[in-house]
Amino acid sequence: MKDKKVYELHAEVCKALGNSLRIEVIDILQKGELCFSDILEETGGLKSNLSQHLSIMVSNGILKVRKDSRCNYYSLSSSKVAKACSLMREVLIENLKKQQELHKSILK
Amino acid sequence: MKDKKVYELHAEVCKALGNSLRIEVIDILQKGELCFSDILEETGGLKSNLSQHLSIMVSNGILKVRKDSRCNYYSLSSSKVAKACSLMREVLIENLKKQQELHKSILK
DNA sequence: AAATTAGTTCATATCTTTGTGAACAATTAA
DNA sequence: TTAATTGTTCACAAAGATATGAACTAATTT
Repeated sequence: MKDKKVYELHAEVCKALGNSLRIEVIDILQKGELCFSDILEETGGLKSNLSQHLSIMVSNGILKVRKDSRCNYYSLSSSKVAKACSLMREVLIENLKKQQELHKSILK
Repeated sequence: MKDKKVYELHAEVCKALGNSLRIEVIDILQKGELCFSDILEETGGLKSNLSQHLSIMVSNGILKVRKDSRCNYYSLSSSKVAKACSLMREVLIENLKKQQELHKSILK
């Protein structure tokens, strides 16, 4: 019943991981910083949509921006984000495996 | 532009972290499994609300349930969830520190 | 059998998130 | 100066998440 405020802030940061485009961006940026138009080229979709998602990630401290005269370069603010993300991917993989086993045992 | 489906599944699992009550539950369950009514006592709020959130977490493979005749015991499905969660908390802490430094430098 | 306990399910109202396209700004190149 | 380039911002509609309280189910106790 304590620390509700901290839980809210914590959840707020975690929310940044809860969208497929944002997950894709995190994945892409693991190799290093990229400018807006390169990210757009990799993800596809509308530039307005990407811009909004990047701005969410920056304000949540997931990404940082470096503004050049000709380009905005985005990068992960910390390797912790990438680590958390890949842990959650492992959880996903385990879920998928369990589902698969379930299917097998039903069909057997 | 590849693997959109995987990103969607990945984001789906991460969404489970994006709510303060669910974060609180993860935090509480780090010490070990607890039954529904004990979790409710710690978090407060309506049982219907808690029940719905727990069910989301179970279907996302974040939690598992063990059903006893008198109680439903919930626990973390994997320590990876707790790790991911605490990495994200560190990201939050770093954000708060940066904000604090900013405030300091403005007020100076 | 009647009442408790322990929790789930459902319907609903509200709030938030998302994607979309158009308009806008700032810098650079022709 | 005019036209490109590189994004951001805005308004809006559609979809999704959240909290709430009432109704419900299943097992246990009295």
